Amino acid sequence: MPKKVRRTRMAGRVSKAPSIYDVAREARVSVFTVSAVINKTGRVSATLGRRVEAAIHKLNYRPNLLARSLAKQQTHTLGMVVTDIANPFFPAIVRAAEDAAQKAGYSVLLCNSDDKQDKEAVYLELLLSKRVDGIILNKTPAPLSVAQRRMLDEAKAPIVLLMRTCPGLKTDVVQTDDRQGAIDAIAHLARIGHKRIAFVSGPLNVSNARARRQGYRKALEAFGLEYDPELTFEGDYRIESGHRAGLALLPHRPDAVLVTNYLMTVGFMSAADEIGMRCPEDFGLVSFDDYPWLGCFRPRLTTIELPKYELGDTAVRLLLERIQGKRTHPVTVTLLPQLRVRESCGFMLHSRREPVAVGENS
Amino acid sequence: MPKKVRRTRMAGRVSKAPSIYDVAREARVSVFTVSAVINKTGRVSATLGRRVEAAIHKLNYRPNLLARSLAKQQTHTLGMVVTDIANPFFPAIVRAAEDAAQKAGYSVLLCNSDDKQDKEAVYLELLLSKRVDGIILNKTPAPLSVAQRRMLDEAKAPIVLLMRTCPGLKTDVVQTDDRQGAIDAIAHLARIGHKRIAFVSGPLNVSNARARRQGYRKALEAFGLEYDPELTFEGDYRIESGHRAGLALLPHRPDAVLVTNYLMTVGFMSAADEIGMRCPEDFGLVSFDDYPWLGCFRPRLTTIELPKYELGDTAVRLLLERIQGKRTHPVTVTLLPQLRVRESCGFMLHSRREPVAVGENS
DNA sequence: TTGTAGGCGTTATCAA
DNA sequence: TTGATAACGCCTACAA
Repeated sequence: MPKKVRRTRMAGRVSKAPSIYDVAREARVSVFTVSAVINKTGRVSATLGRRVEAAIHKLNYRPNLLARSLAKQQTHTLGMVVTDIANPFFPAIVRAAEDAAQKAGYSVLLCNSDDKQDKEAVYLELLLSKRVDGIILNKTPAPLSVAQRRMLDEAKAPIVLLMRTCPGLKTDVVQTDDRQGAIDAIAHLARIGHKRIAFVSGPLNVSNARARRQGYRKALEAFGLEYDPELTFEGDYRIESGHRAGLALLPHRPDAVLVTNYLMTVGFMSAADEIGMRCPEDFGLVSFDDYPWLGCFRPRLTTIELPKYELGDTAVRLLLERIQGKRTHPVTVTLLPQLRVRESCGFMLHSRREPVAVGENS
Repeated sequence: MPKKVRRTRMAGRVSKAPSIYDVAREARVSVFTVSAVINKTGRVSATLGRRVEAAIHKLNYRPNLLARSLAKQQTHTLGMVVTDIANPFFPAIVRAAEDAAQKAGYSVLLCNSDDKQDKEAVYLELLLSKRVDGIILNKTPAPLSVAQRRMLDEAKAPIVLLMRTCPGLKTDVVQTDDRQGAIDAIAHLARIGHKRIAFVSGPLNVSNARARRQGYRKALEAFGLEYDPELTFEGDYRIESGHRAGLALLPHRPDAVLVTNYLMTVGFMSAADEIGMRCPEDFGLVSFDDYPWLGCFRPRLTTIELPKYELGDTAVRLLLERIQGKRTHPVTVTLLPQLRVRESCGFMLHSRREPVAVGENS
């Protein structure tokens, strides 16, 4: 005698999406067989296989990945928290991450923390509640609370830190060699004859901002140039702070300046405009970040390019290694930046001195 | 006599995330009570309420949104398919969409179709399998296959088309008034004295590219200017095609040109560089899209700005209206572009004639 | 090879 | 107000 019928669903009413049971009934097989066919797991006879395929096609069946995720305890979804996708630094990284994820059968849930601690906290919690398999985190400078630490520990979701390390978070890290990037920039400026080199840093509670400043100091020293605090400005990686930096630094008449990201460079240049100083005639400038659209506007920026696509790609690679259990020990990947010499540094004006390695010109 | 124990899970072993049953046991109540407390639905006595809260806190319980989604038949997740997040046009839109979604308690699953029909198809299918509650679609020019049409019909997930309409897809649309934008651009160029005005369009199988071309033709006519096919070039919205456009059009010595997106403008300008023609001295230029970083590089572009943030925001608003059943009739929102006069159009050089409305200068 | 039935972690419907 | 208990749709031992 038949057991209690599992579902009472009125066939044909309000047409809900067909389930694996509907397919099984249509093909006159069990759900196991259907599942086996779909996942190509276990041997299924050719006859039943065909019947199942036919039923799937007839009903236009599409597996409910929600249910599958619940059953298998994995969502094939990655969380990605960046400070702001509208900052032109991130789109290429996100694109790369999404590409890599997609290739491996994963999706990306995108979140913007706006560099705010509370938004970041909310998003991390949300991602864990959604049971993402892993998280790529461009961390806010705020340290983790104990509650957060506990949360991340208990959830088994691995984390990869992107561009910013976090004291006390022992996880994988993908970053660029920011210290070296700054050194390359200053070395270039020094070699073409600049002496008084100003510096616009990012917020110094962010690891990469500190690294860039270290490189600046180190390179000054190496070239026997004096460090002058008045030629230094701490910004926050946004346009407006670059503008303030320009207003603050340019009156001191530096020979050149290293601005450590693109948005601040934009602000810096507009400040120069207002003051009536021109680049590279009145001051040389090297910026961080490079973009394909910079080549055809003046002044053409000399930049320290950070390998954005590779950053996103690597982040996903590391995350998947962890998720798939191929590696258990945390690893730090540090990618090399690349000096691209154009005109803003004053190369064309000043350097009749010694040859300098010139990066590929975009 | 107690029925079969529901779970045999060894407490404390391999610590899986606690479930609502664990909380119920800890608080010595039923799962219903826990659920009621969590969702603030149904009256729960203060005593039990406190017990539950305590248990939740003690176990550090976090609801599994996967399971909730499965039970409630809604994921609180939106799919967003754009052609390429690395195209600077999209980040602000995505940012806006994510902001709006987050505010309403929704997350965003981001996909890049790369403007390829097959990737788009795969993503749409994936999103439906993941049971997203709705989809924002920046559609590939390819028409929907019958299978796709059927798929989208059967899934009840509403769709909002972004910037590109699709013949036969009767859904909500958010777009800009591209025809008017082109008209404004040409009108401006004509008023300051340009006669031979060239035009670089996007791919004409894309609706907004056609609209921009219509505006171009219409405005030429309105100003009594001759339409010369030799001054027209069909690009694909990418840098390289803008470059080809420049090489093709500039030798015909147009007075000015309207390039219908930013990336093509970049290519166009570099072609001008190579040819040795300067903007705005040798030709005036108006571009579509504006960016905060354009103000401080030369030449400063005169642009038709498209309200990117509002596009993303509106897309989510329309989608949520549909999801929440507040509206059942498809609606089209057309946002107004805005002319921003700077220098690339040649305004400063040519116009001693009549006053022109000047847009806010970024 | 195929089927049965229990579990994944919620919500929701009934009774009690 | 609470508590059992059946969905939700899938996977997967374990049986047959």
